Amino acid sequence: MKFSDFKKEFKMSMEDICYEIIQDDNNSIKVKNERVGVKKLKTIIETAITISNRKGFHAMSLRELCSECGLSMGGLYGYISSKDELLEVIQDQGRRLLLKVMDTYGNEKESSIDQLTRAIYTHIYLSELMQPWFFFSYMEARFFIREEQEKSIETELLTEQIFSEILEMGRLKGDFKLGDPVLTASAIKSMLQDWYLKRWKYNRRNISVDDYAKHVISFVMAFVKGDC
Amino acid sequence: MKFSDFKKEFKMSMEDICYEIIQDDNNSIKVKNERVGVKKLKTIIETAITISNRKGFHAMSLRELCSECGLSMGGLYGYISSKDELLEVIQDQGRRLLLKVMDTYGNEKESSIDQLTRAIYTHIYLSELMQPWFFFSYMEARFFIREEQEKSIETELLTEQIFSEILEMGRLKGDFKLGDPVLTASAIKSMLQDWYLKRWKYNRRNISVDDYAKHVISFVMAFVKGDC
DNA sequence: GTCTATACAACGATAGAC
DNA sequence: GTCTATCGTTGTATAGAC
Repeated sequence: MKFSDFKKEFKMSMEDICYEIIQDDNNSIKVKNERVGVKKLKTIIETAITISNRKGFHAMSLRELCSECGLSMGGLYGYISSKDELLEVIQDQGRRLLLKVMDTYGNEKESSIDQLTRAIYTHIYLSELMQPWFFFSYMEARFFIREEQEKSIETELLTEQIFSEILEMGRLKGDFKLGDPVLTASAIKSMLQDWYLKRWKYNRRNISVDDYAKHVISFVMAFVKGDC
Repeated sequence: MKFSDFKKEFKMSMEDICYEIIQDDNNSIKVKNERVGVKKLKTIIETAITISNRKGFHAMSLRELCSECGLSMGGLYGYISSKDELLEVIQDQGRRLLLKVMDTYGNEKESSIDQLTRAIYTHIYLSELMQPWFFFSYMEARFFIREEQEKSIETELLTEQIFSEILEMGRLKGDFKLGDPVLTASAIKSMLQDWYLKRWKYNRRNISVDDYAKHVISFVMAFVKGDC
């Protein structure tokens, strides 16, 4: 699996998701004209993530967001009913995209090693394409209201579970030798997260997404193939 | 090395550091009476870290900090001259403590494997004892002013360098088989960081600091001993 | 050294014109 | 659907009494 191939298959555009969100009646978006609404909502979400990742969601004022979006305060409130709802919309949009892609990738007929390799590649490639959202979601999670926080924890544990299931299955089939699948899945996850959390470090060192993926895989494989 | 032993040797109390800070003329602390000042400053720092870790440094109002410290706004400003300086004091205090302990632990006469093992234990044990500060420092770093941010990056890279030097030395001596020492050090660091960043997860699963340390070590050893 | 009272800026949110 | 103008609240910071 190459990143360039993955990128091509990653066709789910943000526009589609924004269209879904505008149609959805669970939020309080007043603007229903799709031609203008979808484009603006996309801008609002992307700009909000960019500013938040620089100075934090709480420190980002809505005035600043408006001026960077070319919108007035009143105009913004046609899309959201409060700053808290903006956060919900950001999370909702990212989660929808994430789950769609995760549904696509998965193949239970593969060998344990191939399954593990594919899962690692998929996660790293996905977090590369959605890096700003992954970063936002990780760093802002502790400020979420209870409901959003629980959704966030759920998503975190779901990802980890994918790995622990592959590891557990591999151990039962005798392909892997490892002690604790849950601790191992957790260790893998921490390495995957480093890729989207410490972007400055890897950029500075000119490490590509494929360099990183290969290293994580060789690291993990050494452990699951050995007998420790 | 056991955690209980480490804890006993970790005698450097926060009081000593607070005493140093109050004496230091680089900050603008007005209160110079040590009997009352040291105790209050310690409370301010600890409370500020606690609140910040819950809701973020920026979202913590000084009013809230004051009321939890049993201090008035005017009283607080005897210890700091601005909210930004409070952040500097928190960082300064943690870094002083960190560097003191890191100086103590280190033994160049050990074998490569023992050195690596000791470095991992030291880092995990240290982050266990200073968990609130480590968490604060990691999560708030992007909001720091330029100067503090550079200090923070420096400390991050210093820790990583300790590992990459041990790995490089081990490779030269033929003890370790690994490709890229820097990428490997980075992977190790991400696992170490998970311990103080995802405390809720490990608490929930009843994983002790020693369980975690042992698992990281077995993970790392499998990689450096193999030939990938 | 610590308090109360207050100044002043910036925030989120809304009303009403267009 | 978007604008300008404005409201009330909350934030950091300071002045002056004790």
